[in-house]
Amino acid sequence: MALRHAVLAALLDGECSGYQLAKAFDVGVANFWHALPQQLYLELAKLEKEGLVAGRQVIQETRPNKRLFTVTGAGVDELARFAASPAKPSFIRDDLMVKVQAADAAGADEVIRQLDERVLVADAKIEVFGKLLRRMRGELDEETFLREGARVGPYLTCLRGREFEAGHRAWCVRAAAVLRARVAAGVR
Amino acid sequence: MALRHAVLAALLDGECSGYQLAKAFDVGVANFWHALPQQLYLELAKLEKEGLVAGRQVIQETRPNKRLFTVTGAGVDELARFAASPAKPSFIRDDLMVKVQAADAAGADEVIRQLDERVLVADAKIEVFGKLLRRMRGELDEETFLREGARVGPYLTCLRGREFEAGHRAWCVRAAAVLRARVAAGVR
DNA sequence: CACGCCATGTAACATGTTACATGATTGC
DNA sequence: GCAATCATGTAACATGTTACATGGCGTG
Repeated sequence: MALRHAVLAALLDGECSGYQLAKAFDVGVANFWHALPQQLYLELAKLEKEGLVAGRQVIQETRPNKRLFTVTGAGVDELARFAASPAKPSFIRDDLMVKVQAADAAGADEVIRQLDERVLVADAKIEVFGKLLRRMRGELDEETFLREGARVGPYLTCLRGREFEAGHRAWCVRAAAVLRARVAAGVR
Repeated sequence: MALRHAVLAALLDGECSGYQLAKAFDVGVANFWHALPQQLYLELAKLEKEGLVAGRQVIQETRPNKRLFTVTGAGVDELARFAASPAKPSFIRDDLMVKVQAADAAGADEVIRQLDERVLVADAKIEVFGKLLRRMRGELDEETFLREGARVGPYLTCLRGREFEAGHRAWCVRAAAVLRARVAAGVR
């Protein structure tokens, strides 16, 4: 039972639909959680049945109707309970890192290509996070916003997301360079 | 089918038992994958049936017998196929980040405490990774090892693991400071 | 004498992923 | 005209987690 809390936390940002949530969770909600649309629709249905979120139908003319969800009082209580419970350790799960681990034995060329590609993905994400951060803090500079702004939670997680991508990017560049040098030197 | 590749990649480091593997995957195999012992025993059994790893029994006197596994030729081929296939995007899954995201609404005090705690965990991990790196490169300095050493894969992933922990540590410190300042100022 | 480490597994349950199902609108 | 976006769901399948089961040895 962990996705439920990620959903509740994401919904604190403001009323949104399953579809919009799915977008956020696809990017990774500032890179700290990931889920597919199907899972979210299911989880929202459960949360609604338990009274932790409330949905209201919005009829649209040019697009399909949608349902917007808000966290209820009971939902906030549940989040508070969760916040006070012991946290599970974080973990990364990264195909590309598995490939680097195996690169010596499993062929470096393809891995190098994928590392190069990953750098571009990281660049794109870093820009997205940068924009999100600017939008959240509005007119204020970062220090002021963190002192006085409303809801710093999403800002802090987004900061971490950006730093994670920057770190990952730097590592990809380095790993690719190392592997390339070894291929060139014929190290085996 | 992704754990299988993580297991194969980990086994390249040298023959080891399910129990030893479990230790590695508990720390996180240099923080890029995580799995419980039960899953590993199951996966090893499957891999053996498919001929991707070979196990040999080692009878011990003072301890329970164990089975040591090695990657077979077919296993290396499978890794090569995997390395050439498109990689899934990496993702973090972190309870603590969910809590920070919700901290504004769900009570900051407990979250601050857990951030402080997490800093200590990070310190411990950073030290472990540092020791692993030193052991892997032996006498050589890092540059030389990365140019000429055998098997740089594990070294590179371990580097990333250490940097990840360092980044996470820094973020925890910052997030805790921000939340503390707001609690002190009574921002709500 | 109790606790933790070594060592391996099975079974039941909870989660997460893939495939299927539908259908209008907007932009290229 | 074709693809992408908006929008929601169900069903089947694959993975991951928790609980159970066993048992000797070493250390405080």
